[in-house]
Amino acid sequence: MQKAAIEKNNEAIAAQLAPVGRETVQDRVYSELRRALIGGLFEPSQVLTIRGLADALVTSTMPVREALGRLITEKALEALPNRSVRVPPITLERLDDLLRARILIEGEAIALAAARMGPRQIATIETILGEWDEMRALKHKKDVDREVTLNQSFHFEIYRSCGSAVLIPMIESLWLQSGPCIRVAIYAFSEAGEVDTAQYHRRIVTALATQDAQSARESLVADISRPFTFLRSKLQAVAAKDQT
Amino acid sequence: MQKAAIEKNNEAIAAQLAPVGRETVQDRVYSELRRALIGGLFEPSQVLTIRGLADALVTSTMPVREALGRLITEKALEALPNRSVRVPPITLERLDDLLRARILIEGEAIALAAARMGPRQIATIETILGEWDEMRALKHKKDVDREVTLNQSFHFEIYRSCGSAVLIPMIESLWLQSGPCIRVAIYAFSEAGEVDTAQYHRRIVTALATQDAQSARESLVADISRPFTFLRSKLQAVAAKDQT
DNA sequence: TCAAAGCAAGTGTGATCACAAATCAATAAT
DNA sequence: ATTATTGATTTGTGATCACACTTGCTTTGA
Repeated sequence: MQKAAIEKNNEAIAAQLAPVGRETVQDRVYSELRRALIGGLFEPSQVLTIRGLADALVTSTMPVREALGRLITEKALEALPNRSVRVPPITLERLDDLLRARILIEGEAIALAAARMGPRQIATIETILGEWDEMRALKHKKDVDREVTLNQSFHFEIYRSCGSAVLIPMIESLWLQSGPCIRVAIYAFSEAGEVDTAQYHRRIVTALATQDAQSARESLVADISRPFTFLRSKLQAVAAKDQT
Repeated sequence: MQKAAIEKNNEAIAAQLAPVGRETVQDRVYSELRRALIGGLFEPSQVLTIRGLADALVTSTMPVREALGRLITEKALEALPNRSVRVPPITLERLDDLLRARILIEGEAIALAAARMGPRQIATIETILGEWDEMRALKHKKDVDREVTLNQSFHFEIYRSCGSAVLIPMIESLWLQSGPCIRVAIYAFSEAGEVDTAQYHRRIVTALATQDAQSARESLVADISRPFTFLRSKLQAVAAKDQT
């Protein structure tokens, strides 16, 4: 009887430590790679090796190969005929393709969210906006990582309110695919006298606060289009120079 | 020297057998499971075991677990907290969610395709339509599998013409997710005096042939909405009966 | 000097094993 | 008769090994 009590107690403790289903190593590796991809820590065309990543993440090859396989099916990575895997290179077509898909799907998501966001959710994204302002206030060091993270939080806090369990994973896949490109654009922004992202986000917030789905969609499109069009012109310039 | 010649010959033979990158077992298992899922061979809420599938497909557990992982990230399968995996159950919300996403994305894809399909592509889908008619002509046996396959070929031949490498994988993911539901609907159709699917497809073809994107989109929406609304009413009836 | 053959290191893939957690069955206790 | 406990089977996960293929470099031959 006492043994049972102890076990029961252990169960309770375990439940607190891991509320639902202990996190597996594979999942840890997977989200680690996801973060790296969305954050643009890998550059386009970079090839990844299973054993290399396994060493870097201090595990065996097993969880890594499974995580890579999952990322490949999401098109976040690309399987070459050599059976090696790399992060997809940037091309003009792919850039336009990605932007069009993001406008379509994220636009729909925010339109849905506009009708469903309560004061609670509005407050949350305003908080994120506030953190952004703080960061900009002490701009002595350009914390690109934090910038990316806050931007991601802002957008996904909105998308979470759209109430669609189907659209959200698709948006995540799109971010995974455009992550490496975006990072390049952000660096380019820094050099080319960047426009304040916060003002775009503010327009989105006011649109959402007034439940104006149409305006929210347009503001969002303007926001996510910026780095794409920027990168696009840059790529075209490079292409033109190559041709001479 | 002769050894080299023999090797060269072997290479030539191998090249004919596998033009580019030998197909791996994992890929075979993956596409096998995909076909089964889209075809609705698994029923909603059914749980799948790695060793069970490995036995059924006559391989080790290795390729199966990798394929399952990939299908889980596509939301074609669901990972339970028990760490077991099942095909997602049907709910009213999920049904509406899936249909909305399919209308959004497949609608966009066909609108894009309308401007890009040449006589060659039109001829291809008309051929598929012809095969459908043949099948219906000798309707002595209801070949649901063939019906599903032809329907899939028809739609994806169109989507392939949209020219978007981003949208197509998303559509595949959506078909993967709605596959199990659709099969249920098709069976229900068979019992409830089915409407001819071919007439919906014919409207789509004429719209595409005249490059009428708007009409093509509307016809497509009508086509893919049918099984969903049918299943929806059926589910509601069941829910109402459960409540009494 | 240069090209081709050969070798060696590295890589992905599949199979197998070890282990922990979960599931189920049967037994025991109330 | 019903519930709780124990034990056995099954299952997912991670590690390791074996093998085939690729890649890059060295060495050999012209």
